Amino acid sequence: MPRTKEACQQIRDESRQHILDETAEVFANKGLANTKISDLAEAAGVSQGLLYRYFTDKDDVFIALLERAINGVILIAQTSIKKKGTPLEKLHWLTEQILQGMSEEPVYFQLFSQAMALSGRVFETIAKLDTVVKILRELITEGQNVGEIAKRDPDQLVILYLGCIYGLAAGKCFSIPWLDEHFPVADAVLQILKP
Amino acid sequence: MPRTKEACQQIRDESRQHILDETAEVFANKGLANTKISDLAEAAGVSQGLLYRYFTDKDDVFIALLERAINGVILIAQTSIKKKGTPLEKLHWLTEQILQGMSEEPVYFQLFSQAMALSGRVFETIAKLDTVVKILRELITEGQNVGEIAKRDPDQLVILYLGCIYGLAAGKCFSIPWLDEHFPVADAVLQILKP
Amino acid sequence: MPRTKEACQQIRDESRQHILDETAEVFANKGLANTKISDLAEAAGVSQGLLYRYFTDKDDVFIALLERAINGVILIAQTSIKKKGTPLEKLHWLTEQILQGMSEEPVYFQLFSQAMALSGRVFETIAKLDTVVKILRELITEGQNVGEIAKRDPDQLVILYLGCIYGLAAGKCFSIPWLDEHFPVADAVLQILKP
Amino acid sequence: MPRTKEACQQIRDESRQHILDETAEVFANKGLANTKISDLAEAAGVSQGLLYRYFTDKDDVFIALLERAINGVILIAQTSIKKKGTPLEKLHWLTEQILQGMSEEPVYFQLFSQAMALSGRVFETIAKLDTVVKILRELITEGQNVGEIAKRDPDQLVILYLGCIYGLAAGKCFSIPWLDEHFPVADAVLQILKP
DNA sequence: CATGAATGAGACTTCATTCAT
DNA sequence: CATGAATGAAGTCTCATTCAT
Repeated sequence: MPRTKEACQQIRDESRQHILDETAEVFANKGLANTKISDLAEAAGVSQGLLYRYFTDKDDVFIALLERAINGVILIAQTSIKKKGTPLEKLHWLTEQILQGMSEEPVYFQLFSQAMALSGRVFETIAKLDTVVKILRELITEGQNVGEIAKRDPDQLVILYLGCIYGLAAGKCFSIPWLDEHFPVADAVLQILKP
Repeated sequence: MPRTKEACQQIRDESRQHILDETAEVFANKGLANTKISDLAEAAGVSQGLLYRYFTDKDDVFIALLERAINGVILIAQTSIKKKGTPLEKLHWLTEQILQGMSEEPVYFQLFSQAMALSGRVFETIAKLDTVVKILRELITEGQNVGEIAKRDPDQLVILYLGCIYGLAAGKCFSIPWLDEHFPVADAVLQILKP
Repeated sequence: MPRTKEACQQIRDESRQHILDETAEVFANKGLANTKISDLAEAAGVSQGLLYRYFTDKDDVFIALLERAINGVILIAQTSIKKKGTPLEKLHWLTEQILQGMSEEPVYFQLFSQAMALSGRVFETIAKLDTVVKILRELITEGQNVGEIAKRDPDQLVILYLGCIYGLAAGKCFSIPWLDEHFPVADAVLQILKP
Repeated sequence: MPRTKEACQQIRDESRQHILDETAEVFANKGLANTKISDLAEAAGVSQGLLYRYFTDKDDVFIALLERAINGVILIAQTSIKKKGTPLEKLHWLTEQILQGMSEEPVYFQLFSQAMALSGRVFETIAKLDTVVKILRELITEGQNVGEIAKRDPDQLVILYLGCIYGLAAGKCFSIPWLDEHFPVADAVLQILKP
């Protein structure tokens, strides 16, 4: 007797998630270009052929992973604005979460640094970060209104903030010995926004 | 009369430099992995075979380019400490030079973002940035002594500063429409070091 | 009460016939080589796995279909000789039947044109057309005896006749716009045999 | 010292022609679908990689070959109308040439029978046969005017004639033992056009 | 020194076939 | 009997690298 439709779908969903789970680290370690389909298959413990039932190609796996990472950041940003406190306090919480994520699960943050190796579809994917940009710009503007944040062009501050975060994440990719023990804390990063 | 050894060597050097000149932009645009030897040869206006007389392989070209970029930054750093003024003023000049370089010749800064796609030789190459790290650490410590700079762990500040710079350079790789007109100025970046 | 052996066998036969029914058009449209097992399964509305209970592989389905087509032609040929009239009249009826079949159900005739893409088993399959060849040769010889048909080598006439029929069937595979409205009638084809 | 541009181009041209020369028979024997790139490379005595410098893929090789075959037929047709004699005599010469070609170099004629296995580009390729169709229609019409050819729809006669030719060519693909010794002559084929 | 035709290893991708459910 | 997820062999294709000229 054949499986039910639902059982099938569940198997498919689980397989897909499983592949993504096991695959993220490979990309983070070897880089997008140096990762072979066979590496992914091996890491996920499935045949190469099966990968193609779930993803159209290598980039497709990577993008799915990138979206996971982006969704994580979006979630943090959206949660931050619901927190109690001043805009700067919200930004502080946001920054802490991100830095903590970088330490505890650097893999997903490292994916961002590989993104530019994507051929063309990158842009539409990272475009999703717009949500985060908007939230940051809003928090910064509010912070400026209450005098917590420097009265500079808010967009410039957003760029500076995100550039800083991105650069720190990228640092995790080059295994620099003394990096971890001197890794910046939220307070230090937020200095960038201070008046 | 045959060419002298020196003349020969000079021709070689010029050819090599020429290849590097024409090649940087290709890497910056297409990325290390998506650049083919044939792309490089075409851009440099030479045959594929000839490339191999000057470089051992694709990575070798890239690394030579990366070293150029690194040497540029080292030069700026070394010059900065000879400038007159307080440590913070020196850092200001340094930062201005770098931001200006990013705007005027972003290509070389974009190469940094591709570096992690290198298989293994990266580390020894970026290790050369140690010189810059040392200079930064020194300027920061001096700045702290005269009270211009926050009394934090100097290494943390170095990481923060370099992360920020790296992140801004990387931003240039994703062609984000509103990036250029809101690109941070030196003052804003240096805020990160303020007490 | 369990099903009887016969009932079981009947269900099997019906399933098999059903698969063949739904499958012929796929082969005719996409060609033997460009048709995937999954195409066949989908067209028949069954799972891929089930196909293997009824056929050993893709070629097996195709050959079964080809035999259907061949049996159809054989039946027409055998019926023709029982018709009343002169040999040429019988050939006329035969030809009419075939041309009509080509128009009404071109699919099966198109299969012939794909047959040569089969690896090796083709020959034993098309060998079954021998029956038709024999009947044609006989009718032609008889026709020659009564002076209705040209006194040429009968085998040459058989080849010519079958080549003509085959070529017309093949024409249906390339969807040529003006083909259908100028498609030859039996009289025109039979001209080939006239004295 | 490098080769001159012309020498290079000549090498390229010769290589391409050489590959086509050696490759036709493989396609004719094994069929389009059953021919592997490695078969082609081996037959031509070149590496697989080199094939891709001259052709985009397997179909591209096949199409180039098909065009050769088509050009051959077009040439015969164009030559025929310049011959002296009545329209039917011209058609006789044309038919003789084709039948002779089928016997002496069946390979190219067999390619036609494989053409339908092409995915989509077939149509534009065989569309080139239009030239031949036009010439045939003209000769037939002229023949009708002088009473040499049956007063039927000329297009129907063209279809019949080409179908017949195609069918005979296809027959060469199935190695039928008694085919060659009973192969039709031009007179027999032209019977189809007789009044 | 300079060229680009030629190679071949190694990646990618497809799909007939099997098998646990 | 029926399913479709999973496999893996076999083919396609790319591109760094070599080499005759």
